[in-house]
Amino acid sequence: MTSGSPQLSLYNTLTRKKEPFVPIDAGNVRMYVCGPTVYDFAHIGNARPVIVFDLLFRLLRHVYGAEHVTYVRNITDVDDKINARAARDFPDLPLNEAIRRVTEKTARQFAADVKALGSLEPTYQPRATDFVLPRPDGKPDMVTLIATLIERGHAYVAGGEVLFDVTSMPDYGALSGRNLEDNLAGARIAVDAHKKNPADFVLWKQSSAEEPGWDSPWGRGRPGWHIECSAMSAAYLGDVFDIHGGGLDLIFPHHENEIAQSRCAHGTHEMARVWMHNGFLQVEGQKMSKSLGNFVTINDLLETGAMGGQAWHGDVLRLAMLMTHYREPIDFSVKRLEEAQSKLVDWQRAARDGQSTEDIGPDASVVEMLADDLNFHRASVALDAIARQANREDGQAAKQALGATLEFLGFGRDTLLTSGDGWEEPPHIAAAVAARLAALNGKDFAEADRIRNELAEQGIALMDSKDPETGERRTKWEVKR
RNA sequence: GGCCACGUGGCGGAGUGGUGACGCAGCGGAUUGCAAAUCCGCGUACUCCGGUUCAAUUCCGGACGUGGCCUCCA
Repeated sequence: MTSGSPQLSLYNTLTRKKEPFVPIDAGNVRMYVCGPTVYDFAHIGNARPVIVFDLLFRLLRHVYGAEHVTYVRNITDVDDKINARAARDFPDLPLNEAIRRVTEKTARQFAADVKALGSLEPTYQPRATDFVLPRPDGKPDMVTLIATLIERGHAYVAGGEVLFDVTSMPDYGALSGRNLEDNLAGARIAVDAHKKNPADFVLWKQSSAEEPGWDSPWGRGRPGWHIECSAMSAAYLGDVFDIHGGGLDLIFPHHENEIAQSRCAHGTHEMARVWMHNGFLQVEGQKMSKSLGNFVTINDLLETGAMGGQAWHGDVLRLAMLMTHYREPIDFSVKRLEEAQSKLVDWQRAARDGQSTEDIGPDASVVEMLADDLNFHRASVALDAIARQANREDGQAAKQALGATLEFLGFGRDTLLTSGDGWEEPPHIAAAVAARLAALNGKDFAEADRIRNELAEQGIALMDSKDPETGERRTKWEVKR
């Protein structure tokens, strides 16, 4: 651990408590997060775990060193929804080709969306289809995992499927706080005749000739939903690792079943030490759904006026998401976006003209707040204090700290003040500003205002100030929001 | 029906057994050629009903409300 770094504490769904985080191996802290099923553009709800766990990834890298953290986020590219989408969108293509088109296009879009949201790439982003059959490199795969479960008496073949036998695991249901009796009592679980227990779930199912499939000891088929994460996490992180994350809705059945498969296959008493789940999101006070017409994709927000009549910078979406603690529900609204945008503009303004930031890490108080179960909101309070300091006359050090901290958090330093990263000031703006300064110094206010208005029409806002030392006039500009 | 979250001022949103964070918006002041930006200052709150306690927004119980899961939806 880097000297002076705070102790992390994280809320663990498994124990329903906030606990000090102690890595299994501080030289390789390992985290797995359930990634997208690539059948359609990711919606804003999908963005939440991406952003939340990216923040955690950054924090872990800061505390343990960037090279000592391994973050895996899978891509689910085998799924019946994908098959349906492929058949719909490419009816004239062979199914496999159509599926490939759908998954590649969607995965590409997801990568672009996630990047725009200021998220780092995970260390590994494995695809489920690469882990169905035994691999040349010997990494764990789904078929081998399933075979092991059968061998060990945790799974059985019935009705052409391979099913996990939940009664073979005494503490099945520990994560979600369910027991088998509760589940049995529920009348809504479909009772398939071939299941020994209604709660048994599919590890492998048969595919028809029209469906995608792989040849296995149990015939041509495809994996169940949960087994892919058991295989891919084991492949990159080992049988037991530190943190497993995802959305609240995945607790049951997905994560419960992952735990069952992994532990029973590996003979371990745990799969991951800490289980973290982000809360859900509503849009303008309502559940997001296609029928309500408030279904918003990340891409819609970034590129169209679907919400609030304007496109929003990815940094704004990121802040709007982080403004609320990750376990609390969020009402995603235009008002929230506006507030996030104005806050980000404030911070970026305050950080402007900070000198070189080499070797300056994030502000310690911000890190400390984040270390308390990712309390971003308290971190933002600390940022506000730094920004206030930066705006004072002797704020140079604070400007540097603020800029470095913004970058640490995944925000740009001036992305909202200019037109984005790597943006260069057009010469005509510099010329206009210089001409206006000349006019001002000659007390020709009419000309100065004319130039200011002209720039305003181009979407450039000016802000005048005076050098506190010399009294010399200065002018800053930024893109009007 | 079972399980699990949440309910704080106009809005966002932390936190705590006892001097009512913080931000946005609003108001007042400073500064400014005028603006903008910035700085300083100010207001309103803890869903309801019981209980524990010297003291509860904070602990316990209940009610009501909202949301989630139990249907391969983050």
